Amino acid sequence: MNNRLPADAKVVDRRVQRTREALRDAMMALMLERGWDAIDVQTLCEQANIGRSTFYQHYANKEELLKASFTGLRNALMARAVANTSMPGQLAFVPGLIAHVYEVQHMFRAMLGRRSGHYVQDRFRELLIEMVLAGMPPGKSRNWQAQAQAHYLAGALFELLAWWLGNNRPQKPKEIEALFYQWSKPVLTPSSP
Amino acid sequence: MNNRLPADAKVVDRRVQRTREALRDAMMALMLERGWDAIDVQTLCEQANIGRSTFYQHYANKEELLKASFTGLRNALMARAVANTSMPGQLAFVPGLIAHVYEVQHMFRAMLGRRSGHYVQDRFRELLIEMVLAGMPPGKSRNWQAQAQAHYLAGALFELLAWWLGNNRPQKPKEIEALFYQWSKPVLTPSSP
DNA sequence: CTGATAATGGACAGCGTGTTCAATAAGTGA
DNA sequence: TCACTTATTGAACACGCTGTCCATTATCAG
Repeated sequence: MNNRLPADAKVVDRRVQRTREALRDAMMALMLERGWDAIDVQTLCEQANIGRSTFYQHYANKEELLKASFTGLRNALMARAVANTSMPGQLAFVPGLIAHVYEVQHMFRAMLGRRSGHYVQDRFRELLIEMVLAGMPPGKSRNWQAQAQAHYLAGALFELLAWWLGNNRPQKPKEIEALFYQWSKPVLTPSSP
Repeated sequence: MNNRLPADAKVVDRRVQRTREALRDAMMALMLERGWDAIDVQTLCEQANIGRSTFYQHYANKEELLKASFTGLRNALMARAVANTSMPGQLAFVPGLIAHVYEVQHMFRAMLGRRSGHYVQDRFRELLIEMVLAGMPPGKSRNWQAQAQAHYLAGALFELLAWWLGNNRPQKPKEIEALFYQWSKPVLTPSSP
């Protein structure tokens, strides 16, 4: 129904743009207000001031709506990562990620918090694993140890971030970054101790 | 409806015992077969060969049923932990946990796998955080760094275990344990590098 | 202006939930 | 064994959310 071929620079109908934008905004607002789980399509449409049947003309369910929004996050993180020159023993995306999380912490609090839906958390976790793997030395990422390390690091980072946002922690982004690098030293340094 | 005062050593009706046992077994079986999310009370009762209204006489919902079963896991892990003398720079519960996970891996695969429900995963994660905190030096566990460390470690351990069980990894429990301790050295050693 | 396309709201069937109730079955204690 | 107490049962019910369909109306693009 919606072909987005790069060559096909078809202009999207303004009504479609408005509808989708309204839905995204509504999702964000409701996510902050009550968390992902408590959102249903009904109230989503009320908040967006849009007919319920219209919703289903664009997305099969609320998960699809979220998936579309997640692409934006992904791109933002990638952009920050390439702008940063990765030092040895560090991951290029981490500073940008932590800073970004800090900047829009109200958003991430809703995403990572206890009340949030796990669909959201899983997608974020997957994103972390993927980025950790991408940040590793190219040859290394094949073997199973690298896979294990990626999961270890992603899990640790996720939980650390979730804790950080949990109860209005006073720590600055740089502090969290330093902690993460310090604790993850054995995994991130190429040679064994 | 169900007072379990320690002093009140009331004998439980056999029918109640049978019903609850059947429900637990059914839950386990369905969890292995299709994962937590896909379980609904209807099929749960069919599997247990029990009337649906009977279910609600014992548990308010399927989460409550799971909660009851989780107490067993907790006790098993605690028992293994106290039996182990914790070395400095290690956590008493980790060897027992990993061994236990390995022994009943079919169960944990259902609990930690992608198809599993997040309610289950969250409870397990909470359990890990709790045990890590309990395994720390008593005075230390107050400050915020200890809290952060507990979350870091629990997240890392959870994801490592989930990865391990993910695709029939050939690693032995001792290998995983060694990896975890090696990678977590900066967090677990009392003094800074 | 005009043809094309999106939005709308109401109706619909489907499915799972949690409750209630009277009838039945099974445990318990003597 | 008997009487009494308690659990189980299945059916029925209201509820809420889902995803689909359709005819009507509003809005767009050229």
